[in-house]
Amino acid sequence: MAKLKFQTPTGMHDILPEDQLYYQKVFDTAKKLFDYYGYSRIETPILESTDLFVRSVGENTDIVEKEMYSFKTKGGDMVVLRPEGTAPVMRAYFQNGMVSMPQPVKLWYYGPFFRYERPQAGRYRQFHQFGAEVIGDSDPLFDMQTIVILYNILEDLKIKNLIVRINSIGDETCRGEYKKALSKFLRNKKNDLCRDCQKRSKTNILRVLDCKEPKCREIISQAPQTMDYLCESCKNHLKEVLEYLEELKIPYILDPFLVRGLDYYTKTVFEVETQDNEGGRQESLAGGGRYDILGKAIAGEAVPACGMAVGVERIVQKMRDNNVDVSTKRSAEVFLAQIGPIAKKRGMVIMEEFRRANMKVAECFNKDSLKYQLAKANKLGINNVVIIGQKEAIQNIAIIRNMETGKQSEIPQEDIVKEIKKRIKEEN
RNA sequence: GUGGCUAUAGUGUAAUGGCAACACAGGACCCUGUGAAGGUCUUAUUACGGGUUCAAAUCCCGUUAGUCACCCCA
Repeated sequence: MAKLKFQTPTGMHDILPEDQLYYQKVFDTAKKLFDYYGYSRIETPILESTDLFVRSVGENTDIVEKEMYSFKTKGGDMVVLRPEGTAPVMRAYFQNGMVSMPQPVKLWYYGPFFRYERPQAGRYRQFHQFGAEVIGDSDPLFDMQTIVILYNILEDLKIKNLIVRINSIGDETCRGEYKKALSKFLRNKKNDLCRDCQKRSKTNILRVLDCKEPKCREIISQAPQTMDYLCESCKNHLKEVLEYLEELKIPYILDPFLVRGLDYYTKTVFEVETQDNEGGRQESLAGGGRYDILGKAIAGEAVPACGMAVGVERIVQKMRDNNVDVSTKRSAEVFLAQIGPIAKKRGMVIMEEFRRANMKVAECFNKDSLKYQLAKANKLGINNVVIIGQKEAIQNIAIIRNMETGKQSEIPQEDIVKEIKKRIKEEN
């Protein structure tokens, strides 16, 4: 390949016309389901104040520590390319006075997000997520509903072998108890933990549970479980969510070691993955949970809320693996061929007439050779071709050529749309 | 941040250290108002920089980029 001076930055990609089919399908499917469940779409800026994420996602999380595109504006403000969607939506909720709307407020979003990481399969620096947030209600019904919507969207997109991994990490009070217990448990085992976990046990102890190092895994398997430390209300909350899931026959596994990389979660946390037999690649396609303390971090006001987010690139990858049909292309019904400048002008006018009749037209106005234009029509598999040359333009007539039979007939220009419509109808 | 692998036309692929080849796509023409065919031509300093060698796409080193995995996540 010839050396190109410019290309996309690391981990970022052009979404080409053939890719758009997949992205469009994901968007449309999500929109359809969110509409059905009464969620309204919201768009927040790509840039947000750096502090919004530091305060909400958490200082000692990977996202904030090493994955944010953060910079200073000319005015001296610290801003970031948003790394996730929940905090901005919550910010918008407060900023736009949604507190005084009927609760809960159900919102969904779709857009690009940015994390500075080493790219790999299904993992990019600019990627797309769609997600939903239910703000202002603590009912476990909504924990369940976000999972159900998520599940339904993925199923509609023909993603197979879906499984929900779910856990509860407690609320402000009982999580504290648990952290203490875990800390106590790990205290005399510190030297056996990996280096990362030694650091984590100081800064963000829950994340030790998430470690994949075998020696850490072994220790963790003996560790106290969040489940045993849940307070009464958290326990009931989890129980209800699980009951709902069973009722709706959503396959799930209760994973006592599931914790998430963001600090704002409380109670329910979950991830959705597919269990594909080959390769063993098991990325989570989506994740979410309840975040009753996020409001306090953002606006000083506790508002119960929960939500979920889905990685579009990962979905698209799965759709490709599964050969999901995404062709929505509406092929042109008629080809407009012209020869000469006068005919070209007439062609433009006729194209508009077709558009008003809601018929799709293919053309090659940039080529003057009729030979080329017919070859193009042939390649596109279009049977009806309207030909207008110098002579026809002047006489106000047009030739209609049937590509299959090769038969041609002349008709007045004002009848073109009508005649083509008639022919297409006869063909079907 | 750590490690593995890769880099040849627009795309996909060939080439025991010895002439850079093929398919598709694109463009031009044979053929300036009529498509399925055929033919001719065209589209590459083998990512970049250095080294070994009579000779490098091929071996070695470096750079860059891509890719996969770890970490973490969507």
